[in-house]
Amino acid sequence: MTAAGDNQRTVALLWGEAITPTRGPKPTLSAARIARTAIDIADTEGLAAVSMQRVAASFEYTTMSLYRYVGGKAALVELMVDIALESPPAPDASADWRARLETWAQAGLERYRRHPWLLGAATAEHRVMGPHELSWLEAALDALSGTPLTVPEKHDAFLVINGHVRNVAQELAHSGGDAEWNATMSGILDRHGDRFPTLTAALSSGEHHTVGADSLQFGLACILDGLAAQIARRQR
Amino acid sequence: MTAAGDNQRTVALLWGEAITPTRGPKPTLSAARIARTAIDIADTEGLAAVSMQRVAASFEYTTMSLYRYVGGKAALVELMVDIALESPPAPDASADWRARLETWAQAGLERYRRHPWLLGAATAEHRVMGPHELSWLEAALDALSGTPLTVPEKHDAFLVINGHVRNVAQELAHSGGDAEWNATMSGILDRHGDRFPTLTAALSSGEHHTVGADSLQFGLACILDGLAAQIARRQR
DNA sequence: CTCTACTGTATGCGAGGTACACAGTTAGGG
DNA sequence: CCCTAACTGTGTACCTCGCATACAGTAGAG
Repeated sequence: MTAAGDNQRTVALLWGEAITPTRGPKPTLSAARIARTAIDIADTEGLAAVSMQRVAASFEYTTMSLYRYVGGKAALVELMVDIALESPPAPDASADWRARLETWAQAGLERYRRHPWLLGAATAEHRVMGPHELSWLEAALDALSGTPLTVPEKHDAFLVINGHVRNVAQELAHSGGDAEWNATMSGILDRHGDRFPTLTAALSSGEHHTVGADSLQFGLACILDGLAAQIARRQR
Repeated sequence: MTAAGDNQRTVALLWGEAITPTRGPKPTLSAARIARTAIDIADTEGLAAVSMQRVAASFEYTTMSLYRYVGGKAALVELMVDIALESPPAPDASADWRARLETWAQAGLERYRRHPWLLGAATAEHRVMGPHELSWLEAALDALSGTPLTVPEKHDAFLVINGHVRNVAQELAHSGGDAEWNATMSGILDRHGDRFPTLTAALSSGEHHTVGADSLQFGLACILDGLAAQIARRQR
């Protein structure tokens, strides 16, 4: 299968290991430029609007010319992800693990808000991680380096926090303005509410659930409290 | 836009509100049968393998015949999701909230493991929720009904736990057997490990991070500990 | 018996990803 | 100095997919 070769080429691109040829015409484009243009499109029109033809048209180039640089659509998306994740939160050695993880989570949420398509792009398979994506992992592990947690536990902690950030971002991406969805769902609950007593009671309680910045805080506080308990248990 | 009409029709399908015609030939297929076949395909070959033509071919039917039943691909996927979520965890009123949430999370994880494509299908947009999906939410809220948390907090708690389950499922779906990925990533760390000191140290520590059932437990314990702390604070 | 609503089919369009062959361009080797 | 190999961008073509539309066959209602 050609997947191995493709993977090889994608890894080389992501990690800057590609060999630059000397002969022939100078390339006028670059993988990074293509990816950045694709990111612009995805930011404003969504990931679905990113097609080879669309990106090529932004340069007034032919569709096929892109294949000289990025190998395929999958590779392009992986590049987009890694470039969108550049400049991860800088480790601040003076803060304790909790504060560092909080800023980490906040930075992650902001990144997801700036590039909502990241949520859909990272979903697919076990992607090869690029340098920037790895840096985020590195930063999270580094924040926990002073704690007595084991390596797998640190990894698990990263998993939990990252998952929470992703989830809040997903919720934020859809909240607000979706009046039609609200109407549809409340119509459904009007007709079938008897099957969901707790839910109906919750919705009619008047305390509406507005997704906002505090959505991150509540869950994050839970997770970090639990983590602190683990750490305290370990230190005894 | 036709989106409203489509939505209407999808809602009717999901919630069994469709009117069944009396005249004309009896339908030989049904939306549910089509969705179940699509689920079988997605279970074994992934969501990407589910196309109208592929599903229709399973019945030895024409592609277009499916449109008599499901309205479109998006509607089919929504049906698939809701059917895959049928029989949510039964509420056990005798257990306390923590035990109930633990079984809820466990059941969710098993569901995601049986239908890994659920992870990719639920990602897209703010989908209309079907009866089964709503039942999962109902069950989670019901588990928390005895606690002094506010309605938004219960909702947030659901969000955190659900996100964690999804994340663990995602990790599990890709772990193991992916020897090529492992080789690729360790090759990368061999060449660029100096940029990721904490990560390299973690990997060379010998404590390998094997994703398993305990991955759910660690994070879940953190979250539930934090939730318990919130509840205790509220009860004082 | 006929009309009408309904089912399944046949055909075709447009969009998207990509393989392939080709023309134009440039650096290094003889 | 030029020629050849390597490389870039292009044109064409093919496949798959979602879906619109028009059509033929079928069966209940009156």
